[in-house]
Amino acid sequence: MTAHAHTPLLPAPTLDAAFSALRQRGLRLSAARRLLLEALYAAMEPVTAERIAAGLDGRLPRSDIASVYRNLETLEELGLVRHVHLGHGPGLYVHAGIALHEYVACEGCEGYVAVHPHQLDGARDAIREAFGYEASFTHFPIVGLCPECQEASHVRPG
Amino acid sequence: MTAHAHTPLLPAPTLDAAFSALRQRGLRLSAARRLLLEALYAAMEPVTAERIAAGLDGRLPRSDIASVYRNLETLEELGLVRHVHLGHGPGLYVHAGIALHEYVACEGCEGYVAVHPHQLDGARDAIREAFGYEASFTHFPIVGLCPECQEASHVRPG
DNA sequence: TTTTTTGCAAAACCTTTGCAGTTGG
DNA sequence: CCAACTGCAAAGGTTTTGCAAAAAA
Repeated sequence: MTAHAHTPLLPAPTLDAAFSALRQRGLRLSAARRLLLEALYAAMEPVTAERIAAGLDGRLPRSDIASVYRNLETLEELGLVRHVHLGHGPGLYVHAGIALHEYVACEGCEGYVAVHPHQLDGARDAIREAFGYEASFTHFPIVGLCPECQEASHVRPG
Repeated sequence: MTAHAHTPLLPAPTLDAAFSALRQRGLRLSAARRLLLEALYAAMEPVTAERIAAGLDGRLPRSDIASVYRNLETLEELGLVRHVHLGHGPGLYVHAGIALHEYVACEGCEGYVAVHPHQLDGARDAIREAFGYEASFTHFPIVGLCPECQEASHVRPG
């Protein structure tokens, strides 16, 4: 890990803003870092470190998984990247640009939905009122069964 | 893993019921299994496989971690045991006796609350109405900040 | 040139699997 | 006795760490 303070910056909505954020901290804009950020900013969905290291289907030169994890950690400390755990598998990484998402994941299939936080405010309110907890579904999702998997479990009841 | 069908039985509220459930399946009530079940039924809280293998603070003879995981898996297939993932650490195991719990975990401290499912029905309703997902917090909890950690983050805002 | 970053190797952590020997019914 | 269970060792999957070589500023 790089030894830096980790006050998160404001979300950097554009790649250039992300690049400046790096430089402001005295961090270097290496090729690997630039490509990683470009790929994450272009990505439609959360991706594993493994897939990034493998080159994101040819969009990046492949690099070492340890470097990828180190870069993701550094970028996460800067507030440029987040990760989410959608079940038992490896963590999934997303850029922390303009739209913060929360997640609702299905335990039956590998499906999930990424939603705008206010769509979960009803659930959040219910939890706050019942327990005083302030729930957040950005890092660990709400887990349940999607409509399709509910159907499937009706056919063959569990 | 032992090669058995895994239709879960009804929850076994007592140790003896759990023991019978084992025998009905042609599984053996080995010393390790009996002690594991006794300890889980007596335990106040979810425990790691590691702690079980280490003897649950002297209440069990210590045994091999692989056997513990195999037994927990077997017992889980029978519906006698469950496990929950309260954060990044190892899974935590509980007996599946009379009271099914759901969990609300804090990301700030290691705290959590175990609650009766109907206490989360408000949140569940909100989620069902918004997304059609049927949420369950028995295996993966609701994650957020407990009241104390909210206070702490106000003092030193993040 | 100086400090950061990279790749490689190894380890750490949690969990599963293979196998030979032991135990329960 | 025979099938199930155990311990040990090893491996699998994910993530972290140490270190010397390479690259950025």
